[in-house]
Amino acid sequence: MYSRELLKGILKPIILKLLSDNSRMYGYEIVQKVKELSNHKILIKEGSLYPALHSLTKEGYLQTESVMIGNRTRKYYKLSSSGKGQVSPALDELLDFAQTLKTLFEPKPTIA
Amino acid sequence: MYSRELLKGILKPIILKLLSDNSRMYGYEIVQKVKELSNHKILIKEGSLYPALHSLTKEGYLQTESVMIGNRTRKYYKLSSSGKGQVSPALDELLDFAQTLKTLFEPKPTIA
DNA sequence: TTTTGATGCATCGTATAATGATGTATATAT
DNA sequence: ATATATACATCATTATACGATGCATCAAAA
Repeated sequence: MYSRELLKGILKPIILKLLSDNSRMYGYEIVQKVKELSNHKILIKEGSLYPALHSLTKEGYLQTESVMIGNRTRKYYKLSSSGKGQVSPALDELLDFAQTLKTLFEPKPTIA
Repeated sequence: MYSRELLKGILKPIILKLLSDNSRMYGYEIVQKVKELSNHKILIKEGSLYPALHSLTKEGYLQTESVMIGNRTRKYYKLSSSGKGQVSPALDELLDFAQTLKTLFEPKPTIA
């Protein structure tokens, strides 16, 4: 797990990225997927995820559909058409940010 | 400039990194250096920097020395011995985080 | 058969840290 | 004169991830 504050600002982009690679996903699935993709280094908490999903939905980027699985409700999320437009800039920014971090924190080569 | 929240959690590590590569730096110099190293993408604000420097000093990671430059005071910061111990883990975490971000946001190869 | 753990959604108060606004002051270039 | 760069500082505001909590179903283990 990374220090708490590092994760600020990456949750919504992560959601958008996952939903751009998968036609639809539900909350619990997103948590598991991020855990898997990050080698258990990013563990999204429910208290973070659901507010973020609701917020993205309210902003119009996501659409939902509820499906009954047995006796349980499962709520799927997918990108709306406006959400699809948002994805690319958000992902570009994150990739750029990652590269900047790498550059900044690159070990300074010691002059042999 | 990156979206505001992205920068959370990277300021103190940036300071530690700069002070591990440079024996001593002052506040204004740090702002300029980060701007330069990040291609003007990370613009540290004074309202962020000085509290961070004070906090690191209070925590014992930094030591200060004030120098008069003409009629102006310049306050230099450098790593304390305990600060030097903090540097490596902090930088490792950031590099690892950057790599995780890259992996997560890597464009999914489209099957040709 | 009961109970634990995984699945699954949700809300809300708390904590944290970067920022904007503001203040003070010197030096330099226009 | 005036704007811009240099240089430090404080503090209220803001954004967002998290912890705690709650409810409910289902499978597997004890």
